[in-house]
Amino acid sequence: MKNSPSKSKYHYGDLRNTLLKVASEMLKEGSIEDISLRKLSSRVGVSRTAPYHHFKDKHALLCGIAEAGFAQLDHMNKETFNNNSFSMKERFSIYIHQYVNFAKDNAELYELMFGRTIWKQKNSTQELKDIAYPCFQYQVDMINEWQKLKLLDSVDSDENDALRVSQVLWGTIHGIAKLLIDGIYTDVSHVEEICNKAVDIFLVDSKK
Amino acid sequence: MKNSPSKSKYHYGDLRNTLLKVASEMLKEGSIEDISLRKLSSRVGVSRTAPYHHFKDKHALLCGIAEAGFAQLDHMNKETFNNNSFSMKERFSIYIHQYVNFAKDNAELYELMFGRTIWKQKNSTQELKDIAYPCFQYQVDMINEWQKLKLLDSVDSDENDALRVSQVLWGTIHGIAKLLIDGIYTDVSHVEEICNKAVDIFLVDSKK
DNA sequence: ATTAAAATAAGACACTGTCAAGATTGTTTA
DNA sequence: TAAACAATCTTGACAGTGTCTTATTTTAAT
Repeated sequence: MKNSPSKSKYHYGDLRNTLLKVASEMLKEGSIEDISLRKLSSRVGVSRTAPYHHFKDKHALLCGIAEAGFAQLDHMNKETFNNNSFSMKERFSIYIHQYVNFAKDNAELYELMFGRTIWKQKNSTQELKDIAYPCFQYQVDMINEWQKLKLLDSVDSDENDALRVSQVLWGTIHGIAKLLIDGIYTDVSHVEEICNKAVDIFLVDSKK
Repeated sequence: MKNSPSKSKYHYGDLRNTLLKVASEMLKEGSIEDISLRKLSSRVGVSRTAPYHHFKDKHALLCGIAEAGFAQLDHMNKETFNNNSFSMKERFSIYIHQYVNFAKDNAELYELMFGRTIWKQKNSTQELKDIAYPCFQYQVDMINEWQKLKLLDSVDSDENDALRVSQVLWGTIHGIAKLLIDGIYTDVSHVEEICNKAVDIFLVDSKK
């Protein structure tokens, strides 16, 4: 029995990462609701309860998937903000377009990252928070910088006001993304134009 | 006999409306996911499969709940837009605040009305569309009027541009609402300030 | 009064997440 | 090396879920 060519199959190997990888694949194929631990386990070739040795429950596994998404989004934002090939104004525009397009191209992942499934319950994994909160904060920091450069509206010596602007801006891009993803804006073909309009509205010096 | 108040209990009476009413109550107590046809039926005092004679499936019942929400939201918007006690500028501000507060105060209902549960699948009831689409359209119409009055940004003789502005604006209030509802903005206490900032950003003549 | 239709119920099926108890393997310790 | 332990995996079981099918009861129409 020990002579099986590759080591015995009882102990899988790196099951935790395999689960995350395959679950991410399933997320790209279908919707969040289609992911069941049983289908996932069967696809990986392991029993239904095996995942419970690596994740507390299904919720924890979903948090694990979202973690990778936040890492990707955070990296993307930082690349853009620090790209000296473009002016700050251009970087702002790119940031907006990139954010919405990330959501559009990874609809189910975005839904998972920012949806109620994860955040509504208090159960959000600490590991997830440790990745997500700095990602949120970096966006606030970027906006603060753009405000200091007078690209975005701001009331000097009013930190609260700066915070409000970033909250509204985040609301805007999140809202556009959500309306697209959830199928309320049925026409996806005008995303770029919508983003351009958003950029116009928020940029200060673009006003006549 | 037809109108006898308490008839035999086999035929319930107006089960359809009772189901909708009780389901709405459950929605106020807990979250969408907590609503199961079996719990609902048991609470109404009817068998698990009885609802299937009044709704095609669970999805159709949820659409029924959302219908009432859209009627309420639409009514609210019209009241505001036609209220001569306030200037058009004030009405715009009230509209924004009211929209976000409606979402905040009826979180689960709003989630149902604008969430993927209903819209993502193609199954949206025709009855729901017949109520929701005009509600969407009325908001676009309001925004068009505000643009004509030069309260909101607009490029004359460019209908597309008008549409873009209303898309961005809807994205903004929807996004703010969603971030609040889904528990990402954990601090609900600054809703009014956030809304005020949004109003400032979109109103044309509030800019220095 | 008979018949047709509508409304309700009960049974059954295939799913789901997850807990408990055993089986197998890898690692540490004595 | 042998024994003990811990980690990992499997099987069985349970309570949920939505919904299909079939039978029962009531109302409406003829």
